[in-house]
Amino acid sequence: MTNISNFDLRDFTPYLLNLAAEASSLEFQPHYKDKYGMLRTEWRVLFHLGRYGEMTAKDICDRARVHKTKVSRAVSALEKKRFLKRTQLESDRRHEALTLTPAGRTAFRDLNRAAQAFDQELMAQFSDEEQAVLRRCLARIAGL
Amino acid sequence: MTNISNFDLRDFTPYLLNLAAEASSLEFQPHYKDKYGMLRTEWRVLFHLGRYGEMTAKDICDRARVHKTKVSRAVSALEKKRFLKRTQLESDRRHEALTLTPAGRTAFRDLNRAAQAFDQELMAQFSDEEQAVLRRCLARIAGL
DNA sequence: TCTTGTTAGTTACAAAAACAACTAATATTT
DNA sequence: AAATATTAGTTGTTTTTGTAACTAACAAGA
Repeated sequence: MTNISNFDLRDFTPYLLNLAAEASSLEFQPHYKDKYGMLRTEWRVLFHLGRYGEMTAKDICDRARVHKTKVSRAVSALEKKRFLKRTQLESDRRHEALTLTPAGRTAFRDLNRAAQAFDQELMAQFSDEEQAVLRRCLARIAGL
Repeated sequence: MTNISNFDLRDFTPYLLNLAAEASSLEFQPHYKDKYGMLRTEWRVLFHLGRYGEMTAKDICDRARVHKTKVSRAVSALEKKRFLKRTQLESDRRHEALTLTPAGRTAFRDLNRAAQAFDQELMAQFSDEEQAVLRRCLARIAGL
């Protein structure tokens, strides 16, 4: 009558994914939070501008899969920290082009390096094949 | 001078993990949210009580890796919905034993079934070996 | 016994996220 | 051209989370 099956939360992939995501995010967080006072969305926005150069907020929303209100607030925060500047576009004054300042580029280079190193160390515990499988499965589940 | 490397956010495992976790969680969410008005933590607490029987809040914190304040609020919410009841323990009055009500057990059975089905369908797109690798990697990253 | 320390759980307040309503600029339709 | 619809982005309000301080019960040492 107790109806206890053998299915455990640890067998539930979304749960496992959340644990792994939280654990790894928390471990990397100090790099952008403690050192630059950034939130995760700010770091993602900074990353996109550093990686791809000038973009609009909308471009970032689409590429980074972040909601526009979060991007809007992240852009304001990064602007206040003088990591980026906005320029209204002549062609369509609804858009504004976002570009990193020298300080923003420096922060990007630093964080980009840290992220690559972090990822390498995280993945070092797995074989090349395991890494490939992991990435492929995650991308698939994420709908990429 | 533009210093653009080839490292993409999609190559950054924590980012990928977050996307996958968000996507899969969002897809399952309607089961507990729309149908029972539960939050994710509530569903996790309910799951533990349904799966393992009587437990204290502390037990759930440890097993589910959820902070005690979140568990505390989830327990209150589940109590208000009449899905569980508390009983102060004679042996140590700091503890309270949590048990599901009949309604709680019914909800658990339903959600447990849904979760298993959801997981099966999610994993069906991968081979047995891929599934094994994925689970192993995630568990490792999550520190389980 | 009387501190002092530890543990379980709650509560209050601050930070962040989610959601909806809004403005301003441009496109489209009539 | 006037009305309507879209689009980019912001702002305001409500939920939810995170953090820290708190209470109550028990434990242990002086």
